[in-house]
This record gives sequence, C-alpha cells and structure tokens, in this order.
Amino acid sequence: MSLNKVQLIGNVGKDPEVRYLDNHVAVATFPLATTEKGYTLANGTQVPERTEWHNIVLWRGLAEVAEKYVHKGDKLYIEGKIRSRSYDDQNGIKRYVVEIFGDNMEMLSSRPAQAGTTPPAQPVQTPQASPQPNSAADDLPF
Amino acid sequence: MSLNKVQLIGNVGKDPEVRYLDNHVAVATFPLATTEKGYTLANGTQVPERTEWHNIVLWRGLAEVAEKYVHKGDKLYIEGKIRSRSYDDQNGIKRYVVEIFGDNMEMLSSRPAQAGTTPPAQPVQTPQASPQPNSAADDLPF
Amino acid sequence: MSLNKVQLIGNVGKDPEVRYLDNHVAVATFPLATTEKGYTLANGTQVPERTEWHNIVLWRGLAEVAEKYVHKGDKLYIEGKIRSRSYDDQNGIKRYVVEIFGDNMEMLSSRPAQAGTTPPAQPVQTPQASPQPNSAADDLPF
Amino acid sequence: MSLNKVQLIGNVGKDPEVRYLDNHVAVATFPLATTEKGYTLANGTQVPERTEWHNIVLWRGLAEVAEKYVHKGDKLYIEGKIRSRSYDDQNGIKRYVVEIFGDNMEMLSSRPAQAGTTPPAQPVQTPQASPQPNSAADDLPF
DNA sequence: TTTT
DNA sequence: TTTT
Repeated sequence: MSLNKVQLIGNVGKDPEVRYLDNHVAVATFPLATTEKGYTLANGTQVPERTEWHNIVLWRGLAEVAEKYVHKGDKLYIEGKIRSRSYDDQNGIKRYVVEIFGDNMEMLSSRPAQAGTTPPAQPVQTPQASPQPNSAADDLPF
Repeated sequence: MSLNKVQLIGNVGKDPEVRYLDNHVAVATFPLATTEKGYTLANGTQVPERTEWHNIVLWRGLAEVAEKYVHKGDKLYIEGKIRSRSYDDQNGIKRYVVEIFGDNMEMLSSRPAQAGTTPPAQPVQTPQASPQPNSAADDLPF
Repeated sequence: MSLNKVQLIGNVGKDPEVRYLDNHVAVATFPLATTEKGYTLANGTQVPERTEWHNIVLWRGLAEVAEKYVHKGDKLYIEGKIRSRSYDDQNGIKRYVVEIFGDNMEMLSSRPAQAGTTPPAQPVQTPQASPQPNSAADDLPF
Repeated sequence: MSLNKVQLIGNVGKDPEVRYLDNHVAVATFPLATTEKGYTLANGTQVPERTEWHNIVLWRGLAEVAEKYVHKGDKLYIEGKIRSRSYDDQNGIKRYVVEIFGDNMEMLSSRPAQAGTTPPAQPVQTPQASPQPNSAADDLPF
C-alpha cells in the first residue's frame, strides 16, 4: 500500500567510493547533481539556476558495476528509493542524512571501456531483496 | 539535461499546516509515511518493517486543495522533486532538511466530503495546458 | 541506455483472466482504466472526461496474486513497461496490440480478504528476468 | 484518482514531423526506440535483444523545441501519458494506434547547436509556475 | 470494461 | 506522526 520511488538524471560529482562488507557485499556511494535551469518570472524576478546534490547508495551487483564503470562527470539515470539515516557527528550532535538507495541505473554517457573490462549488460538492476542496514528515520526535525 | 522526480504513495501523518506568504501564495506542509513490509532472508534473518517519513511541501493551488481535503491518515499519491534546505537551529547549529516539493497529488482515500465543501477536480496539478485533439480509446481488441 | 517505464493508477475493468503455460508459469490479463477529468478551457470550450483503457499483463507471482486478490472495480497501482505485439485477426488482417507488462503492483482498494485466503505481502514484485513470449514491435503504422 | 504516466529514455528513429494547426498550435511526431538487452536464462535459453518503438506526440512549446533541436539518432528522455486513437485505414479497416503524449523532454545527446539557434532552456516542460524560496543544497555532510 |  |  506504499510507494517510495525516486528517478534522477544527473552528473556524478566524484568517483564512487566502494567498500565491501564482511559478507563480501559491495556498497558504493557517490554524489549526483541534478540542475534546474534558471528562469525569469512574469514580474521580472530572476530565479537562478539551482543544483541539488543527491547521496547515491548502491548495493551488490550495482555497486560493482559502479566501481568499474562510473566516474566523476558521468551522466547517469538512477532509480531507487529515499532512505533517511541518523548518525552522531564528531561533536556528538545527531545528524540526519537522506540517501537514495538505487535499484536501477543507466549509464547515459558513452565512454570508451577501460582496458580489461567489458561493458555492463543494461539495464543493470538489483535482484529482489536489498539489504537493510542499521538506519533510523524517526525524529526528523520537521 | 537533468531529472529530479519523486513519486510516493503513503499515509498522511498529520493534518497539513498551511500558511500564506505576503503575496497570498499558499504553502502547505505535512509528513507522509511510506512503509516497506518486513520479510525474512534466505538465511532466516528477519528484516523488520520500515517506515520512511517524507516532508511534503505544496504550493499555491495544491496547497489550497491540501488545506481543504487532506487529513491525517489519508492515503495520497504525491509526485514532485527533492529539495534540500539548511537552517540554523536554536543552538546555532546548521541543520539540513530534505523536502519533497509536490507538483501533482492524487487523493487515494475516498472520504465523505466535509459539509460546505465540494470535491476537488482530479488530478489536481500545477496548472498546465494540454490540448485534447479528436481521439478514441474505445473498442480495443483485448 | 534505455528506459521504458509506465506507472498507472486506475480501476480494474474485469476480473483477471489467468492461464498457466506448459511450464506452469501463470499469466494474468485484465483491463485497467485511467480517467482524466474534464475541464473548461479559457475560451469556454468544454473538454470532456476521457478514459484510457490499458491492457495489463502480469507474470508468475504477480499473476498469482492477481488471480487471488484483484477484482473488477479495484483500484490498483501498476508499474511496468510498454510492449507491442502483433497478431492476425480472424480475417487475416494484421493487428497490433499494446500491452503493459507489469512488474510491480500495489492494491489501493482495501477490501475484506476472501475466506480461505491470506493477504499478500506488499509490494509484490517480479524477481528479475521476466519471460519474453513471441511478440513483434516492428512495422508499426506510424 | 488516476495516474497515467510514461517515462522513456531512447533514441529518435526519424527527424520529427511538425505541423501547425489552424490555431497555430505546433504538433510534433516522431518514433522513439527503447531497447532491452538480450540475456541468457538459467536453462540456457537465449532471450534476444528487443526494440520497442514508441509513437511520440508533442504539443506547443515542446513541439517547437523538437522541431529545432531533436534529430534522428538523438537520445531523449520523454515523460508523458499513453493515449489510444483509432482511424480508418485506406481499406476502410479500423486501426488503433497508441501514442505517447509527452509533457516533459530532456535532450540527453549534447550536440553542437545549429547555426542561428540558441540552446533550449532545460528541462523543457509545458509551462508551470513553481516558486523557489530561499534554500540551500550545498555542503551536504556526505 | 472501471471509477468519480 | 500514518497505515496494514
């Protein structure tokens, strides 16, 4: 009875950081920028261009694809869901992050493949159940 | 060159708060919950149900519709985009909020209308012109 | 490098027809109606309400869920992709049908469960690769 | 109470055909191909690549943008709705066509602009007003 | 053939 | 803070 879906087309802000959990599950994270063009209102007000940064998190096969094929500057389509998570920062202050857990990705920049790699079958998609790490979505300051 | 789209079906956590800006523009805010059902992994691990809370922000006509027709507990479809915003909290600490700016809403609970109101034309959407030429969708051979 | 995604919220026109292929794979088909409300243009022209009928096709687990829980009149969310298919009608004339192959479904009507059934875990979603029956999408008269 | 949404990323099959109605409204039509990669099933069956052709129809401003900037071979994101239409063919046989009425388009190929034209503001969308309050999306702690 |  |  619920839907939580995000679709983004944007540019990768940094090369993905990939780590492997104890169970050898890969997790990739990287920022993705979407940009709205600026425009002028009827009354002459200039609304400037605006860039939104999204924290992308990929798991398993998608993370491995990202490790091999995704680079800073690439244009990507990402489909997934919104997840909130809290953590305590270095000053013991509780912080909230919103992340996009991607379950489908399309590479929209066509780059020459790196030596020793083969191009990914697309669409690359996570098989069914995605892992659910410790996270919290309560107490949002809203 | 960019897409920032969110689609949610969930339940309204609180009656909308509606305020009017100096230019008489209405802004409505309310929390919306999406819930993923829990499940059991192949290895027997129980993944519990998980609720995500989304900060919905509606403008103008959509805000006015929300003021009249949206109530705590209602099931809604919301389409919009992700927007981040920062503010300084009461301790001068910079905080970030992620909000969903809705530009399309569908009311999925059919409630009896309140006395003195009329049901909204649906879909309620930020105004758009879309011409409707002669066309037919009947008698499909299916 | 490609995306083909459809999202529908509408009403089921008929109880699903479910058949089982030789390999015991279930396939369910039913029509789903989406309706745009009519409205009046600035120049006074009345644009009438318009109903679009979609041919929904579900496979495997989703088809089995549809067989048990989906009924005429129900409101559904369906996510999937567009597929065209051709066939020769009884007069040997080549006909084209467009179908929506659903891979995600949400039941938006909450009906009392039928005796002897248990509610489906939701969201019900097809696990990865969906079967690709004989179909053709070429030579469209466009 | 209804949603009819399609999202496509694909390649333009032919340069758009643009015509102008009596009221000077522009209408552009062109085919767009989405392609699913082939794959091999667990039992060894080869599922071949499959291309789906979509009949895109754009109106007004979007049609004018397509006339200027969209060409055969371009990669596009198109968002819109499914519309069915019937007509009688040259043999008096009733035919049905399914079209995608686009209301949002993103050009994903970056081509050098043609002489005498300026690049389109993007996203190009059927006009909408959406207020932009003070907000910040930088310095996210990620 | 649905629904509001 | 919702809902099943």
